[in-house]
Formats: sequence, C-alpha cells, structure tokens
Amino acid sequence: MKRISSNDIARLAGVSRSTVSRVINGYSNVPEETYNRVMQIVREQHYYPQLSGRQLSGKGSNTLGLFWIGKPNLSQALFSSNMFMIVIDAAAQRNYLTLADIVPNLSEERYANQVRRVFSEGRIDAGIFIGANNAEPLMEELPDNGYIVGIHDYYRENDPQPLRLSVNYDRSSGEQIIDYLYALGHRKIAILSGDLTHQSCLDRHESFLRGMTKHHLPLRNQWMAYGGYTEEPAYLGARQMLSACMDDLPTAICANNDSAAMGVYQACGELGLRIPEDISVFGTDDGPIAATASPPMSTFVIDTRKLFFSLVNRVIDTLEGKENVPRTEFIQGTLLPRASSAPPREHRNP
Amino acid sequence: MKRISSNDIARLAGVSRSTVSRVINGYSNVPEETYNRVMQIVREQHYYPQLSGRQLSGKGSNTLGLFWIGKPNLSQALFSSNMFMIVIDAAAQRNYLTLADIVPNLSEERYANQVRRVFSEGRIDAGIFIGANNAEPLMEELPDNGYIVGIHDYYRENDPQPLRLSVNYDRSSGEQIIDYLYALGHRKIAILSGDLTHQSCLDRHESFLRGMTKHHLPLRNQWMAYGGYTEEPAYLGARQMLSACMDDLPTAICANNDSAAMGVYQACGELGLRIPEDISVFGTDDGPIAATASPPMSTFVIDTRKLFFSLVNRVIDTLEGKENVPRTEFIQGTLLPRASSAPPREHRNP
DNA sequence: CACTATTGCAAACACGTGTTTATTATGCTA
DNA sequence: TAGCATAATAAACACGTGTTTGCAATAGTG
Repeated sequence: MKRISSNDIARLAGVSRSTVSRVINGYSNVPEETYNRVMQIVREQHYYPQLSGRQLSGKGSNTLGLFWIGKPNLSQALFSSNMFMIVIDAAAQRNYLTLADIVPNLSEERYANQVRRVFSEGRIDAGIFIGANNAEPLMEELPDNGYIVGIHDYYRENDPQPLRLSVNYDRSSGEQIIDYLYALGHRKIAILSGDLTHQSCLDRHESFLRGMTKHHLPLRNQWMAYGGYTEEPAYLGARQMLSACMDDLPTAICANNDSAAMGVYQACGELGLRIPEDISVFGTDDGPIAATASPPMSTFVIDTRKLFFSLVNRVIDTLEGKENVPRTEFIQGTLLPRASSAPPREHRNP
Repeated sequence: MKRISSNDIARLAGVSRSTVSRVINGYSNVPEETYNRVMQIVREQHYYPQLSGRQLSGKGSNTLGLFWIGKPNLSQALFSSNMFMIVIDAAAQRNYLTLADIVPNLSEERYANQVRRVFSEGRIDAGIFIGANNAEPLMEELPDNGYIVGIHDYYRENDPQPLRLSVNYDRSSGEQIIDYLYALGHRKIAILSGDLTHQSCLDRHESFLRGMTKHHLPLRNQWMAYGGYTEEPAYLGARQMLSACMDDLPTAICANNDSAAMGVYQACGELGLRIPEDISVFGTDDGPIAATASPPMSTFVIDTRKLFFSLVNRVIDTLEGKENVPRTEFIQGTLLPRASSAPPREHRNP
C-alpha cells in the first residue's frame, strides 16, 4: 500500500517538492495563488507528511509514551482505565498522540530494554510512567540520557534532574480522615497500609500516623496490617487482623485506597461486622467503585483528571522548551464521607 | 538529545555501517567473530535502529492504532478500561505497540481527518476500532485505500472487502436469557434496548425478540423501552417505562448491558421495587460492575479478552500476509445467573 | 602457476521530509 | 537600455536505515 508523498503533490500541482513543503509549513515567501493551488490538492488527496521523513529531518514524533508498570490484571486495570483515557485525552489536547505500553516491571533487564527501545527507536518524544517503584534505576538513566520522563507518584526531594517531572497525591489525606473520624468519636482506629515502595502509599501511611499522633490515639500493632493496594491482599490482611483482635476490635478501619477498602468490606462481611454499625470503613481516591459500593464508601477524593493533566502538560511544556516548568506538583484532594462511616456504637444516639 | 545511529556502532566496531545492518538483521554472510564484536557493542550501547530510518526503507512501524470512537466519559471508560489493556496486551504478544487515540465521532470531517492522518503519516500498520457506528463511510474508505482495519462489533454479511475484519458478540444471548427466565416461570418480560445503530445492540435486541416469540410471550409496547448503553439513559428509560405500567408490571427486565442494568437497579430502587423479590433484572457482558453490584447481577458473560485477542491476532495475521484469515468471528458467551434473578412472586415457594 | 569460486565487507542507492543554497524570472532604477 | 534588487521556485543536502551491487582478498581447482 503506497502512501502519497510530497512528490506526488508537487507533480499534481506542477511545482517543485520544496514549494509544497513551504506551503505546508507556512513559509511566507509563497504567493497566494500558488498557496491555494497546492493547498487544495493537499486537502483533496488527504495528504499528511510522512512521519518518518519529518522525523528524519529533525522533527519530533509528537508522541508521548504511556508506560503502565505492572501486570495488566483486572482490578488494577479497572482503576487504571480512567488513567489511560485521561492521559490520552490530555496529550490529544496538546496535539500529541499516545503510545501505550504495558511493562510488568522495570527491574528485569528485558523489560527495562523494552522501555529503552521505545525511546531509542525514536517512537516517542517523552514518556509518562504509571506504577514505577520509588527507587527505579531506569528513572535515573532515562533523563540522564536526555529523555524527558513524567512520573506518576514518585516524589523526590530537591531533584537536581531537570528532565524528570512528577505528580503526587495530597499528603494530608490520612490526617484529614483521622480528623474526621476523631470528630465522630472514634478512638480505636486501624490502618491497612499499602505497598510502601510506592510513594503515595508511604505518604498516606505516614499521614495516617501523623493524624493518630496529633490526637494522641494509640498506635497498636494489632490494629496495623499490610493490605497491598488491590482487593485480594487487603481482604486477607483485614481478615487476619480483625480475627486476631475480636475481643478488642477497632471502631474504624482506614485503607490505603478504595480497592483495598473493598477487601475490608469483604472481610467484615465474612466476620459478621456490619458497616458502619459495627465498624466504619474509609477508602482513599474515590475511584469508580466507591460510590456504587454497598454501603457507599467514605473516601478521600483525588481528581485523577487534574492530576494527569498537570503531569502531561508539564511534560509537554518541558519538551517544547518552556522555561521554569514546575517539576513536582501535589494535587489537593477533599474528604468525602459517605455511608460507610458513622459514629462508633457508644457515641450513637439510642 | 542525539540518538545513537548505526554509524556510531560501525565506528566503534571498526566495520562499515552495512556490516552492522547485516549483523542486526541476521544475515548469514558475516563471520562469527565480527558478529560477536558488533553485537556486544550494540548491547552495550543499548542500540536500537531508528524507526524512521527502518520505515523509510520499506519496513512497517510495528504499531497498531487503537481508535476509541466516542466521548471519553467515565461510565464508558470504566467499561472500556479492560478493552484498552487487552488490546495493548494482545498486540504486545505479537510484538506490536499500540497507539491509542480517542475520536468523538467519525461523521464530522475533522475527526475523520484525525483518523486518516494517523494512517497517512505512517504511524501505524493497521487500526482497531471500538465503538464505530454500523454505517460509517470511513470504514469503507480506509480498507478501500489499502489500510487494514479491525472493527469491534461491526458485522457485515458477505463482506467483499478483504482488508476489513471484525469481531462480534454471541447472537444468542437474548434467547438464552429468555429461555432461563421462562424456565423460572416468568411470562411478563420487559426489554430495554440499546442504541440500535450498534451491531451488538441490534443483535441482542433481535435475540431477545426471538426468545420471546419462541415461547409465545407477549411483546407489549409498554414493556419495551430505549435505554442506551450507559447507566443514565437506562435509568431514565426504565423509570419511565415502569412508572407507566405500575398496574401491570413485568416480572423481569432485560437490559442491553450491565451498565444499563445498573440504571434499572436505580430506577427499581426509586420505585420501591425489590430485586429480585419484586422484579428480576438481567444485564449482558459480565463487566466489572456486575459481580459487585447489589444484589450481584445476573448477566451473560462475554470473554472480552478472547474477543479482542481474536480481532488483534487476525488483523496482525492479515498484516503479515497470512492467507485465508477468517474475517469475521462471533465470540460465544455463557449465561451467568446471579442473585438479581429469581422465580416470579407467584411461582415462589411460600 | 593461472584461473575460478567463494567469502567478507565497503560503497552506493532509495526512501520522504525540512531547510539551505542556488538559479531563474520579474520589476525597478539610473 | 543596462544594471541591480527582489520575488519565486528549483536544486541540493542531510537525516538513518535496509538492501543491492561491486570489489578485494582468500581458498580451491585444473
């Protein structure tokens, strides 16, 4: 399937190829009559300059790489759906296309090479990374080699590398949730932490702890557990934790995110604990499952759209040579109590 | 940021550029010693041939376009999440990358051009379309111009165009659902249809009608309504239909898909109809919301992964010149009753 | 030894584009 | 009218690759 080239247009218009190029790229020294004749043929033929040629002569690809680090499993996929759409949308609004790639991890050499290859082949001008671990050597190497990377959830204090940008989550989510639960009367609060090698999980965990400390609430080991960030491990973690302290149950449980909170729902269901009558449950993110959960889930809203638009726009700004682009941003969230949280039993009106 | 070229490799290895090319492309007439020397440098330098060069000299881009036709709104996005992941995954398993693009519609010229451009620029070797209407001129034009397209849900009887492939849904879903409901004792069944310009919506609707006819069940207008394929219009359609026949309610209601069924849930909730005690509800698809809905939703499982793997693989087969590639496939599904369906009141044991 | 077949590799070409340089045609001025 | 500035456009080059052609050196054969 032979594609149309600027030579064909030149022939049809009876001019030289360079004139076609000047018309397309809006040079001034081409008279209106010639411009119109060429332009009409360009439109008629649906001619668009071949990317390979453009790129070879020094232009970029106008493409952003979108790297999803992790298995393409369903629960995460569900959560990530919007992320994909939003990144594609954000890029499109700046006239960039998005090349999406799923990479199981970055520590195995072959997968790291998979990423290097996409950059080296010149397929993309910059890369957006979702789900990268916090200490990934590739996130050093790529910008050191001159590639611009935008990383979701990967904060680094005083980063000297100007080609590494990131976007991060509100670091006060935990405190705000604890404040709210404290105000409801909760004093015995359990915390299900995520995978602490991810920045946001660590931030959220520390924020919960700050909230607890602020209100002089006890940080008991039996009310702390690991829950990962998907439903399954959270379910296991919550069930184990709760069944180990049935004689002294917490009155509320805070999960690292909504999916994990769904795991808590399941564990509570199995142990006969009603939400919120027996125990309050809080998620974080306000992802697609929070509102339709039963009961509707109390959570902390993060505007994913705002988050990725910030990242994509700053990456493209950097790419296009804009100066003083902020390299890190924290996206503020808001507390959103729903029916899964209520005052603890002893505080409730009879 | 200067990228490495085969010239650099040639210089480092002390051979000519053409030798580097022969090494990389596995030509036979290069002695082992030279091969090893060159290969080592290629690996050390993380050299990958520039795509633009390769493409310019006649190779493909090894890239599939993934066109999402429709607004990037959330409810659809949720449903589409897996589709994106699955297509990317399927392509990756054949060593293809995926260029994703969101296109609001194909009837507006500027959006059609957006698609034409991606093809013309040589960014992709073939395109996968999700959400294209059933009579889209662009789906004629592209294959007529030599581009391979793989269309989700776009059946055409005896299609003469060899470059147009498609994958479609089980066309007996409605019959199977009606069979099941009939066996439970239901005789008054309502049907919420989707947007009939989409093949699957039409197929499902017709399949429901065949099922009804087969069992000599009445097809009453008051038990038919339009529900779109997202939650909102389905909610509106269901509420209007149900409140218009409160004196003679159907005992079951079948929706075009799970999201629409969620709209039915909502309408029933508002009208005080309990599911399944007062009315049984059926979705179709077994998407991510079906299992966690409350009550868990009866539905008809479509293996989305199988569906898109079939499409992607056949598109790539065609691309790579394989002969006699099946151009249309129907992916069989299975009935999955859950708690949202039960025998109608009069048939229930006391 | 003289000639040929084979091996190993370098040089040359094509691909499509953007840009720079050179060339022709046109209009103006002295 | 001769000379020159300018406008319009053509020719030339560079970019990185795969492949084809050609050339030298080596090995094999009579």
